Amino acid sequence: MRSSQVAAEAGVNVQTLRYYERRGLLPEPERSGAGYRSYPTQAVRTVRFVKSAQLLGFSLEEIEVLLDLAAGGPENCAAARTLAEEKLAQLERKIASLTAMRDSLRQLVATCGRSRPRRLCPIFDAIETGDQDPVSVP
Amino acid sequence: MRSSQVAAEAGVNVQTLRYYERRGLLPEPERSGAGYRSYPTQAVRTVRFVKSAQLLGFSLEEIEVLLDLAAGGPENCAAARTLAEEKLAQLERKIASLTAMRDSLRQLVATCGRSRPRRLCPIFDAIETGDQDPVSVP
DNA sequence: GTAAACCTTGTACCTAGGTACAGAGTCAAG
DNA sequence: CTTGACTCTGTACCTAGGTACAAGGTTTAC
Repeated sequence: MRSSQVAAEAGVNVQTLRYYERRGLLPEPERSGAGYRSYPTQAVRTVRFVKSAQLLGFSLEEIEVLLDLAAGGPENCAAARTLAEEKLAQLERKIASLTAMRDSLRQLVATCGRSRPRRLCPIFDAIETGDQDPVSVP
Repeated sequence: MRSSQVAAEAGVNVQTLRYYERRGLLPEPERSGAGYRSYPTQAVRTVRFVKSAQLLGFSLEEIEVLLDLAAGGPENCAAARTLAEEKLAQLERKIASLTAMRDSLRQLVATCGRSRPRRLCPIFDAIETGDQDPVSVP
């Protein structure tokens, strides 16, 4: 596949592919005789995954790790397991926070017939993210 | 509370408070005689909430909406309900994607004793985020 | 009563993650 | 055999979300 095709199917623009390549998120693709990039179809999935993971609050640096894990992680099993477990814990924390936020919005939906000060939406109680990762917020 | 105290307790720096104030995320606080900002203790929770929500992939614009919902949302019940339900759906999608990612990492942990190409981590199947919100990725 | 440690404003700068442009080569269709 | 639609590289620019000055006023501690 050529770059514009991958870009179109993944919903990004061509420069983004080059950018991801530079960043190491996308492996350097084969080249045609004239030097044109020729991507495997998997590239589309990879790019889509990157975009989705961003929406979930992962930075490109973190996504690189996830992509690595997708390929089985480090050769060494213990290392792979440790890394996976770390990311797993991060995911659990995110899921817990989002779930708490969801429950709080459900309460709002259930009580929105009341006057505003009497509605319930304890969304501040959802802040137990405690995502104490090396990476801090943008 | 004075700005440096709020900033310290919320783990951000003072300029960030001013920035949030300009953006409308933080209500303009009272001022002392000399013009010093004097924050209610709630401000700390608000800032912490903003930071956590960012880690979960929400933009400041979206967080403004969430903060509004926390206060009960629009006066009109139907409007409050609609907005809450929209955000609720967005949360459900995020939770579903994260859950799928989590399950896939669990598989990796379970199979990481195998040689790398035989390990399982179908994390690409977790990309059903489809967060088709007005806001696209940064 | 003066130095240190705060606060104010305005404005300039920084990083992450792109996005656009210029100048040049390639290739399929007519 | 040229026109239009691609591709390449390098470099410059843009937006979101901060972060850091500078120049000045205030408060507290000694």
